[in-house]
Amino acid sequence: MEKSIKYKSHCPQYLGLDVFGDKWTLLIIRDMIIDGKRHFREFLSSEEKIASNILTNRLQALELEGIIRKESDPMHKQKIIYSLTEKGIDLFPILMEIAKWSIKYKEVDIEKAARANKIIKGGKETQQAIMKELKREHSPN
Amino acid sequence: MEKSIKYKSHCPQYLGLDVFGDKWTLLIIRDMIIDGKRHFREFLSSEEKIASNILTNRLQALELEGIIRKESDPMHKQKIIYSLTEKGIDLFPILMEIAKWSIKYKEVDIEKAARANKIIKGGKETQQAIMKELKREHSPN
DNA sequence: AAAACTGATTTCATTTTGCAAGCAGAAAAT
DNA sequence: ATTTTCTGCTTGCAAAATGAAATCAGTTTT
Repeated sequence: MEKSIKYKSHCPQYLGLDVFGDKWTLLIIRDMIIDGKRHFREFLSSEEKIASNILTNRLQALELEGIIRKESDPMHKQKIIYSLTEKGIDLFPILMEIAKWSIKYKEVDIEKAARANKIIKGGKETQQAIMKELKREHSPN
Repeated sequence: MEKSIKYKSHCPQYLGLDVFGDKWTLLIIRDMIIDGKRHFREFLSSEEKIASNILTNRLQALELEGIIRKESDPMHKQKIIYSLTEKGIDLFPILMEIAKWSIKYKEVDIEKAARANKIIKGGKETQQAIMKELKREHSPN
Protein backbone atom coordinates (compact mmCIF):
# COMPACT_ATOMS: atom_id res chain seq x y z
CA MET A 1 0.00 0.00 0.00
CA GLU A 2 1.67 3.20 -1.13
CA LYS A 3 1.44 6.32 1.01
CA SER A 4 0.63 8.78 -1.74
CA ILE A 5 3.68 8.49 -3.94
CA LYS A 6 3.14 8.47 -7.66
CA TYR A 7 1.47 5.34 -9.00
CA LYS A 8 3.57 3.07 -11.19
CA SER A 9 0.69 2.66 -13.61
CA HIS A 10 -3.03 3.16 -13.96
CA CYS A 11 -3.76 -0.44 -14.73
CA PRO A 12 -6.84 -1.69 -12.87
CA GLN A 13 -5.14 -4.77 -11.47
CA TYR A 14 -2.13 -2.84 -10.30
CA LEU A 15 -4.19 -0.17 -8.57
CA GLY A 16 -6.13 -2.79 -6.65
CA LEU A 17 -3.08 -4.80 -5.72
CA ASP A 18 -1.40 -1.62 -4.58
CA VAL A 19 -4.07 -1.45 -1.89
CA PHE A 20 -4.57 -5.09 -0.92
CA GLY A 21 -1.78 -6.97 -2.66
CA ASP A 22 -0.16 -8.53 0.36
CA LYS A 23 -0.57 -11.50 2.63
CA TRP A 24 -2.65 -9.85 5.33
CA THR A 25 -4.97 -7.11 4.14
CA LEU A 26 -7.61 -9.33 2.55
CA LEU A 27 -7.47 -11.70 5.51
CA ILE A 28 -8.49 -8.85 7.77
CA ILE A 29 -11.35 -8.07 5.40
CA ARG A 30 -12.25 -11.76 5.45
CA ASP A 31 -12.31 -11.67 9.24
CA MET A 32 -14.77 -8.82 9.10
CA ILE A 33 -16.99 -10.04 6.25
CA ILE A 34 -16.99 -13.79 6.73
CA ASP A 35 -16.42 -14.10 10.44
CA GLY A 36 -18.02 -10.87 11.61
CA LYS A 37 -14.99 -9.78 13.58
CA ARG A 38 -14.88 -6.19 14.74
CA HIS A 39 -12.18 -5.86 17.37
CA PHE A 40 -8.41 -5.79 17.39
CA ARG A 41 -8.10 -8.84 19.61
CA GLU A 42 -10.42 -10.82 17.40
CA PHE A 43 -8.21 -10.19 14.40
CA LEU A 44 -5.20 -11.17 16.45
CA SER A 45 -6.78 -14.46 17.34
CA SER A 46 -7.32 -15.61 13.75
CA GLU A 47 -5.73 -18.89 12.77
CA GLU A 48 -3.01 -17.27 10.71
CA LYS A 49 -1.70 -15.29 13.68
CA ILE A 50 -0.92 -11.85 12.39
CA ALA A 51 1.57 -9.92 14.52
CA SER A 52 0.06 -7.04 16.45
CA ASN A 53 2.34 -4.43 14.91
CA ILE A 54 1.46 -5.56 11.42
CA LEU A 55 -2.22 -5.56 12.33
CA THR A 56 -2.02 -2.00 13.63
CA ASN A 57 -0.24 -0.95 10.47
CA ARG A 58 -2.81 -2.57 8.18
CA LEU A 59 -5.80 -1.24 10.08
CA GLN A 60 -4.39 2.26 9.80
CA ALA A 61 -3.74 1.84 6.10
CA LEU A 62 -7.23 0.45 5.53
CA GLU A 63 -8.79 3.35 7.36
CA LEU A 64 -6.69 5.83 5.42
CA GLU A 65 -7.79 4.14 2.22
CA GLY A 66 -11.42 4.42 3.24
CA ILE A 67 -12.02 0.69 3.37
CA ILE A 68 -12.74 0.48 7.08
CA ARG A 69 -13.99 2.87 9.73
CA LYS A 70 -12.88 3.15 13.33
CA GLU A 71 -15.47 3.91 16.00
CA SER A 72 -15.25 3.73 19.74
CA ASP A 73 -17.59 1.28 21.38
CA PRO A 74 -20.22 3.21 23.37
CA MET A 75 -20.57 0.25 25.73
CA HIS A 76 -16.87 -0.02 26.46
CA LYS A 77 -14.89 3.20 26.23
CA GLN A 78 -11.65 1.51 25.52
CA LYS A 79 -12.90 -0.83 22.86
CA ILE A 80 -12.68 0.19 19.24
CA ILE A 81 -15.11 -1.13 16.68
CA TYR A 82 -13.78 -1.60 13.20
CA SER A 83 -16.44 -1.64 10.52
CA LEU A 84 -16.49 -1.79 6.75
CA THR A 85 -17.31 1.02 4.39
CA GLU A 86 -19.05 0.32 1.10
CA LYS A 87 -15.61 0.33 -0.48
CA GLY A 88 -14.64 -2.46 1.89
CA ILE A 89 -17.80 -4.47 1.40
CA ASP A 90 -17.21 -4.29 -2.34
CA LEU A 91 -14.15 -6.45 -1.81
CA PHE A 92 -16.47 -9.35 -1.09
CA PRO A 93 -16.69 -10.57 -4.70
CA ILE A 94 -12.90 -10.73 -4.82
CA LEU A 95 -12.85 -12.85 -1.68
CA MET A 96 -15.41 -15.16 -3.25
CA GLU A 97 -13.45 -15.58 -6.47
CA ILE A 98 -10.34 -16.38 -4.48
CA ALA A 99 -12.32 -18.93 -2.52
CA LYS A 100 -13.62 -20.46 -5.73
CA TRP A 101 -10.12 -20.88 -7.08
CA SER A 102 -8.76 -22.28 -3.83
CA ILE A 103 -11.58 -24.75 -3.48
CA LYS A 104 -10.76 -26.05 -6.94
CA TYR A 105 -7.02 -26.26 -6.50
CA LYS A 106 -6.05 -26.29 -2.83
CA GLU A 107 -6.88 -28.37 0.18
CA VAL A 108 -9.54 -26.16 1.65
CA ASP A 109 -11.21 -27.08 4.92
CA ILE A 110 -14.31 -29.01 3.97
CA GLU A 111 -16.72 -27.03 6.11
CA LYS A 112 -15.41 -23.71 4.92
CA ALA A 113 -15.61 -24.94 1.35
CA ALA A 114 -19.22 -25.98 1.86
CA ARG A 115 -20.07 -22.61 3.28
CA ALA A 116 -18.45 -20.82 0.37
CA ASN A 117 -19.97 -23.14 -2.22
CA LYS A 118 -23.41 -22.32 -0.96
CA ILE A 119 -22.83 -18.67 -1.76
CA ILE A 120 -21.16 -19.45 -5.07
CA LYS A 121 -24.03 -21.64 -6.19
CA GLY A 122 -26.50 -19.02 -5.03
CA GLY A 123 -25.17 -16.86 -7.82
CA LYS A 124 -25.11 -13.12 -8.12
CA GLU A 125 -28.38 -12.66 -6.24
CA THR A 126 -27.19 -14.41 -3.09
CA GLN A 127 -23.98 -12.44 -3.19
CA GLN A 128 -25.79 -9.15 -3.56
CA ALA A 129 -28.12 -10.04 -0.73
CA ILE A 130 -25.17 -10.71 1.54
CA MET A 131 -23.58 -7.43 0.59
CA LYS A 132 -26.79 -5.56 1.20
CA GLU A 133 -27.05 -7.11 4.62
CA LEU A 134 -23.42 -6.24 5.33
CA LYS A 135 -24.12 -2.64 4.45
CA ARG A 136 -26.84 -2.54 7.06
CA GLU A 137 -24.70 -4.17 9.73
CA HIS A 138 -21.79 -1.88 9.03
CA SER A 139 -23.62 1.40 8.60
CA PRO A 140 -22.11 4.22 10.69
CA ASN A 141 -23.44 5.31 14.09
CA MET B 1 4.30 -18.25 -1.41
CA GLU B 2 5.40 -20.88 1.07
CA LYS B 3 7.91 -23.54 0.03
CA SER B 4 6.06 -26.51 1.49
CA ILE B 5 6.03 -25.68 5.15
CA LYS B 6 2.88 -26.34 7.06
CA TYR B 7 -0.04 -24.16 6.13
CA LYS B 8 -1.20 -21.70 8.75
CA SER B 9 -4.83 -22.56 8.05
CA HIS B 10 -7.05 -24.22 5.51
CA CYS B 11 -9.17 -21.19 4.92
CA PRO B 12 -9.92 -20.69 1.22
CA GLN B 13 -8.82 -17.06 1.17
CA TYR B 14 -5.62 -17.77 2.99
CA LEU B 15 -4.66 -20.66 0.73
CA GLY B 16 -5.12 -18.52 -2.34
CA LEU B 17 -3.28 -15.55 -0.91
CA ASP B 18 -0.47 -17.84 0.13
CA VAL B 19 0.09 -18.43 -3.58
CA PHE B 20 -0.57 -15.03 -5.13
CA GLY B 21 -0.90 -12.65 -2.18
CA ASP B 22 1.84 -10.23 -3.11
CA LYS B 23 2.40 -7.22 -5.29
CA TRP B 24 3.79 -9.00 -8.34
CA THR B 25 2.39 -12.48 -8.94
CA LEU B 26 -1.01 -11.45 -10.26
CA LEU B 27 0.59 -8.75 -12.38
CA ILE B 28 2.60 -11.41 -14.17
CA ILE B 29 -0.60 -13.37 -14.72
CA ARG B 30 -2.22 -10.19 -15.99
CA ASP B 31 0.65 -9.71 -18.42
CA MET B 32 0.03 -13.19 -19.77
CA ILE B 33 -3.77 -13.13 -19.83
CA ILE B 34 -4.57 -9.54 -20.71
CA ASP B 35 -1.52 -8.51 -22.68
CA GLY B 36 -0.54 -11.87 -24.15
CA LYS B 37 3.02 -11.66 -22.92
CA ARG B 38 5.08 -14.83 -23.03
CA HIS B 39 8.72 -13.90 -22.61
CA PHE B 40 10.91 -12.82 -19.73
CA ARG B 41 11.84 -9.53 -21.34
CA GLU B 42 8.24 -8.71 -22.02
CA PHE B 43 7.38 -9.07 -18.33
CA LEU B 44 10.39 -6.92 -17.48
CA SER B 45 9.14 -4.18 -19.76
CA SER B 46 5.75 -3.80 -18.08
CA GLU B 47 4.90 -0.39 -16.73
CA GLU B 48 5.37 -1.36 -13.12
CA LYS B 49 9.00 -2.36 -13.71
CA ILE B 50 9.50 -5.54 -11.77
CA ALA B 51 13.13 -6.28 -10.90
CA SER B 52 14.63 -9.16 -12.83
CA ASN B 53 15.57 -11.16 -9.75
CA ILE B 54 12.06 -10.88 -8.38
CA LEU B 55 10.67 -11.87 -11.76
CA THR B 56 12.87 -14.96 -11.90
CA ASN B 57 11.80 -15.86 -8.39
CA ARG B 58 8.10 -15.50 -9.15
CA LEU B 59 8.24 -17.38 -12.43
CA GLN B 60 9.92 -20.28 -10.67
CA ALA B 61 7.35 -20.24 -7.89
CA LEU B 62 4.49 -20.08 -10.39
CA GLU B 63 5.89 -23.02 -12.31
CA LEU B 64 6.38 -25.00 -9.12
CA GLU B 65 2.80 -24.22 -8.18
CA GLY B 66 1.60 -25.46 -11.55
CA ILE B 67 0.20 -22.12 -12.64
CA ILE B 68 2.53 -21.57 -15.56
CA ARG B 69 4.57 -23.80 -17.84
CA LYS B 70 8.04 -23.18 -19.25
CA GLU B 71 8.82 -24.30 -22.78
CA SER B 72 11.74 -23.49 -25.03
CA ASP B 73 10.87 -21.68 -28.20
CA PRO B 74 11.46 -24.00 -31.19
CA MET B 75 12.14 -20.94 -33.38
CA HIS B 76 14.72 -19.45 -31.09
CA LYS B 77 16.68 -21.88 -28.96
CA GLN B 78 17.50 -19.39 -26.31
CA LYS B 79 14.04 -18.00 -25.87
CA ILE B 80 11.73 -19.46 -23.28
CA ILE B 81 7.99 -19.37 -23.70
CA TYR B 82 5.95 -19.03 -20.54
CA SER B 83 2.38 -20.21 -20.87
CA LEU B 84 -0.56 -20.66 -18.56
CA THR B 85 -1.97 -23.89 -17.25
CA GLU B 86 -5.68 -24.25 -16.60
CA LYS B 87 -4.91 -23.44 -12.98
CA GLY B 88 -3.41 -20.18 -14.16
CA ILE B 89 -6.21 -19.35 -16.56
CA ASP B 90 -8.66 -19.88 -13.72
CA LEU B 91 -7.17 -16.83 -12.04
CA PHE B 92 -8.84 -14.70 -14.70
CA PRO B 93 -12.10 -14.18 -12.76
CA ILE B 94 -10.06 -12.87 -9.84
CA LEU B 95 -8.30 -10.40 -12.10
CA MET B 96 -11.67 -9.25 -13.39
CA GLU B 97 -13.13 -8.74 -9.93
CA ILE B 98 -10.08 -6.73 -8.94
CA ALA B 99 -10.52 -4.64 -12.08
CA LYS B 100 -14.17 -4.08 -11.27
CA TRP B 101 -13.32 -2.82 -7.81
CA SER B 102 -10.50 -0.59 -9.04
CA ILE B 103 -12.62 0.92 -11.78
CA LYS B 104 -15.17 1.86 -9.15
CA TYR B 105 -12.76 3.29 -6.61
CA LYS B 106 -9.42 4.16 -8.20
CA GLU B 107 -8.23 6.31 -11.07
CA VAL B 108 -7.97 3.64 -13.68
CA ASP B 109 -6.74 4.48 -17.16
CA ILE B 110 -9.83 5.19 -19.21
CA GLU B 111 -8.97 2.89 -22.10
CA LYS B 112 -8.10 0.00 -19.84
CA ALA B 113 -11.29 0.57 -17.92
CA ALA B 114 -13.30 0.51 -21.13
CA ARG B 115 -11.67 -2.73 -22.18
CA ALA B 116 -12.40 -4.33 -18.83
CA ASN B 117 -15.96 -2.99 -18.69
CA LYS B 118 -16.71 -4.65 -22.00
CA ILE B 119 -15.87 -8.02 -20.49
CA ILE B 120 -17.68 -7.26 -17.26
CA LYS B 121 -20.84 -6.25 -19.06
CA GLY B 122 -20.57 -9.31 -21.28
CA GLY B 123 -21.25 -11.35 -18.17
CA LYS B 124 -20.31 -14.90 -17.39
CA GLU B 125 -20.59 -16.05 -20.99
CA THR B 126 -18.05 -13.57 -22.33
CA GLN B 127 -15.69 -14.42 -19.53
CA GLN B 128 -16.00 -18.13 -20.18
CA ALA B 129 -15.44 -17.61 -23.88
CA ILE B 130 -12.24 -15.72 -23.18
CA MET B 131 -11.04 -18.46 -20.88
CA LYS B 132 -11.84 -21.12 -23.42
CA GLU B 133 -9.86 -19.22 -26.02
CA LEU B 134 -6.97 -18.82 -23.59
CA LYS B 135 -6.93 -22.55 -23.02
CA ARG B 136 -6.47 -23.11 -26.73
CA GLU B 137 -3.73 -20.53 -27.04
CA HIS B 138 -1.89 -21.87 -24.04
CA SER B 139 -2.24 -25.57 -24.68
CA PRO B 140 1.08 -27.43 -24.42
CA ASN B 141 3.24 -28.36 -27.45
C1' DA C 1 -6.64 -3.09 45.38
C1' DA C 2 -5.52 -6.69 42.27
C1' DA C 3 -6.24 -8.94 38.06
C1' DA C 4 -7.46 -9.15 33.45
C1' DC C 5 -8.39 -6.96 29.16
C1' DT C 6 -8.25 -3.05 25.68
C1' DG C 7 -5.64 -1.33 21.28
C1' DA C 8 -1.22 -0.26 20.49
C1' DT C 9 4.12 0.38 20.72
C1' DT C 10 8.91 -1.00 21.08
C1' DT C 11 12.87 -3.68 20.11
C1' DC C 12 15.35 -6.60 17.38
C1' DA C 13 16.22 -10.60 14.27
C1' DT C 14 14.92 -12.44 9.91
C1' DT C 15 13.04 -12.17 5.34
C1' DT C 16 11.69 -9.91 1.30
C1' DT C 17 12.23 -6.36 -1.92
C1' DG C 18 14.52 -2.97 -4.90
C1' DC C 19 18.27 -1.57 -7.66
C1' DA C 20 22.24 -1.83 -10.51
C1' DA C 21 25.46 -4.28 -12.70
C1' DG C 22 26.93 -8.24 -14.94
C1' DC C 23 26.72 -13.13 -16.85
C1' DA C 24 27.07 -16.95 -20.58
C1' DG C 25 25.13 -18.40 -24.47
C1' DA C 26 22.58 -17.68 -28.94
C1' DA C 27 21.26 -14.92 -32.76
C1' DA C 28 21.67 -10.90 -35.85
C1' DA C 29 24.22 -7.41 -38.04
C1' DT C 30 28.23 -5.75 -40.12
C1' DA D 1 34.35 -13.89 -38.95
C1' DT D 2 33.69 -10.79 -35.54
C1' DT D 3 31.28 -7.38 -33.29
C1' DT D 4 26.84 -6.21 -31.51
C1' DT D 5 22.57 -7.22 -29.70
C1' DC D 6 19.41 -10.05 -27.50
C1' DT D 7 18.06 -14.08 -24.47
C1' DG D 8 16.81 -15.61 -19.49
C1' DC D 9 19.00 -15.25 -15.37
C1' DT D 10 22.49 -14.25 -11.39
C1' DT D 11 24.99 -11.51 -8.03
C1' DG D 12 25.85 -8.14 -4.42
C1' DC D 13 24.21 -5.05 -1.43
C1' DA D 14 21.09 -1.50 0.63
C1' DA D 15 16.48 -0.67 2.12
C1' DA D 16 12.10 -1.98 3.55
C1' DA D 17 8.74 -5.27 5.31
C1' DT D 18 7.74 -8.97 8.35
C1' DG D 19 7.76 -11.90 12.56
C1' DA D 20 8.11 -12.68 17.53
C1' DA D 21 8.08 -11.29 22.03
C1' DA D 22 7.82 -8.24 25.53
C1' DT D 23 5.70 -4.21 27.19
C1' DC D 24 2.64 -0.17 27.64
C1' DA D 25 -1.09 3.03 29.66
C1' DG D 26 -5.76 3.07 30.30
C1' DT D 27 -10.25 0.60 31.47
C1' DT D 28 -12.92 -2.70 33.05
C1' DT D 29 -13.79 -6.70 35.99
C1' DT D 30 -12.97 -9.33 40.00
